[in-house]
Amino acid sequence: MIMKLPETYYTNPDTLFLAKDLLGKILYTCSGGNISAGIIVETEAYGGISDQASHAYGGRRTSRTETMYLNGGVAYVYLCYGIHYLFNVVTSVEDDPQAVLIRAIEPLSGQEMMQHRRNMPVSKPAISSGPGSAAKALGIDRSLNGKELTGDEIWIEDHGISYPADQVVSGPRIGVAYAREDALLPWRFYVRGNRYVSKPRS
DNA sequence: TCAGCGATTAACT
DNA sequence: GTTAATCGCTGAA
Repeated sequence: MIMKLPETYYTNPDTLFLAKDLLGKILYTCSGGNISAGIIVETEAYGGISDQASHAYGGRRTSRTETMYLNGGVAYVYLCYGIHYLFNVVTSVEDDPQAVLIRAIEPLSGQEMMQHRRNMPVSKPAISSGPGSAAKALGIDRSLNGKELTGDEIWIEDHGISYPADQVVSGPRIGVAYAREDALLPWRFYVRGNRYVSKPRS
């Protein structure tokens, strides 16, 4: 069963459930007439104003974080370290700034586009392992920030893929040591054994 | 107005 | 194992 996920899927306030449920879903982008797609194999949840790791912690509201306060079902694209674009799916309802970071995808179609964008062979797992790499492989940039995920530039489909419970692993989030105790929350989800999942260290 | 740093990656030694 | 790349947000002056 193949279908584009509807807006009501994203407005679910249970971001942890969505972060886990998005594993196995297919992320599509269409830029300049070229379609590319990948299976989501790694995510992280960012939950609202009480999450110290979130840009919206404490109710911070700026031109950058404004996107996260929108109603669920839009893309939040943010430039990190001045080099890498990170792609998030905004969840929950308006004024509740929750999001799911897409950390890794498994290339499904448009591999030639990905090779061109990443300048490396699609045979290398590094082509879409890690949030910056996955976004670049799919051609995601800031022009997609705030776009509806129900539109025709970027969207997510359900192809009926689901992983058995013992293949879905949760653990602490990566790269958020500054978040003190919240850095220990097991809000990262990934598919065990998938070669595109980023490794904590390598 | 401006210095400091980040939800990172790849190319070095 | 270490470090450069590089830009917009944050918070203090």
